[in-house]
Amino acid sequence: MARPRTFDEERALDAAVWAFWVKGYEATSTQDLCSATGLGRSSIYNTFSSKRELFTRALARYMDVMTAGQVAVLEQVERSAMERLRALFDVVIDGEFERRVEGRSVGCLTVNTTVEIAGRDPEIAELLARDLERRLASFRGVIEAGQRAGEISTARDADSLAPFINAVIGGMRVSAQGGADRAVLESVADTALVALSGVGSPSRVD
Amino acid sequence: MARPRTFDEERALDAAVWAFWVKGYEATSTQDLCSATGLGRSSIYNTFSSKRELFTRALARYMDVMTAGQVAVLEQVERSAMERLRALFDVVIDGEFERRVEGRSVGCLTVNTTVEIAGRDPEIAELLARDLERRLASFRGVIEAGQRAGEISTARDADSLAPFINAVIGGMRVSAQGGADRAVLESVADTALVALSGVGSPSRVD
DNA sequence: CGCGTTTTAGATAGATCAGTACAGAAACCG
DNA sequence: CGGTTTCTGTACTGATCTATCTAAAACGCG
Repeated sequence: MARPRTFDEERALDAAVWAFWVKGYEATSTQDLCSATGLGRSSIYNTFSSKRELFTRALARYMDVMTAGQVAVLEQVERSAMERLRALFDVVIDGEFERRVEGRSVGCLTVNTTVEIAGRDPEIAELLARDLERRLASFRGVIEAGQRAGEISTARDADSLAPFINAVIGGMRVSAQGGADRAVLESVADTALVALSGVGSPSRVD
Repeated sequence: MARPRTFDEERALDAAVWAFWVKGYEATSTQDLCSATGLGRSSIYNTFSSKRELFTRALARYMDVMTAGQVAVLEQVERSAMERLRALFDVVIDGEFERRVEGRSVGCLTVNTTVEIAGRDPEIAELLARDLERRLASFRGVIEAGQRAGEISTARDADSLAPFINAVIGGMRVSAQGGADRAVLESVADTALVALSGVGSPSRVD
């Protein structure tokens, strides 16, 4: 029983998430993390052990929050499957245009981490894989519902279509980081939905 | 006049491309570049001025080679537009499974660079943007040909569909880095082609 | 065979990196 | 209010980073 912390661990973690999100793992120094969180080095190392450990906690927190948000959108049973998928894409697109630094999207920490370090760090790759599976399961659920309701083509099963949705979202995030504007991303989303419905005309309502 | 170089500049550049491709810009040290190229520090700095300069030259070379390869596939006029697009996807997928380190794809240097540094380096972002425009132009050409031939839906114009193809390819590369197997990537490609044709059934011939 | 020029190798510079040591401040309990 | 424990700011460590400096080596040419 002694002196309590003067900072909130979750707030510090959120600040670290943002720092890693914007600059990536390698380019973010421990000094950057001190500045971002407002903590001293001692507090950071006392609380999070190492830069890598802090990163894995930040990544885990990011994935929890973001994936939970996406899953929540996909579980709005009062909407049709197609509406839910469109809502998912809208959430993704809105995110890309809300979270920008110097006029450019910071993308998605999951995608950024997959690209930057999944290939060299099996433990982080495993964290990413678990999150991916969670998202794919959610995608599959909506797709199956859409197929039962006749909204989504049954030419391909949900196991095949879920990775397609995931790939399109990842591609949209990379495109946003590359400078794509909103109309382009919306068009990509529309086209992807066409592929799912299996009919030749998009159905976005403006 | 004076002492000639004992190394080939392009070979050194290719080695640097691979080093940056595998580890990314930040994580690749100048020592890594010396090891990869077989050159001493003096030779590298004498020839390429700085790490960043070497990176921009490596990236430019990568983009030249890769984009030229993709454009060549898309300009095989003896094949139909859909066949050319399928061939493009096949080239992408084959690449993801040919270029691996420790069982994982190294992805695409263009995508990796967009994610890692486009947001913080306008000059590199500009290089990437120019390469993107070159690829999009090639995509548009094939799409328009496909639309004239009745293979590709005219519900959306080529300006809209080209970024879709780009996004799907980017998403496939990220998926590959995340551990997706070949069947998954082929399925994603098939589904994307369905979206272009605007009909409900894929046409892969095994 | 030197002379001028360029490349090369290796040592070095100075900054920055992740991480630690330590001392004192702050808060709780009795 | 004293003892104890935890926290926190600062100084520091050794490694590594990018980049440069120095001097020897290697070539073409007169």
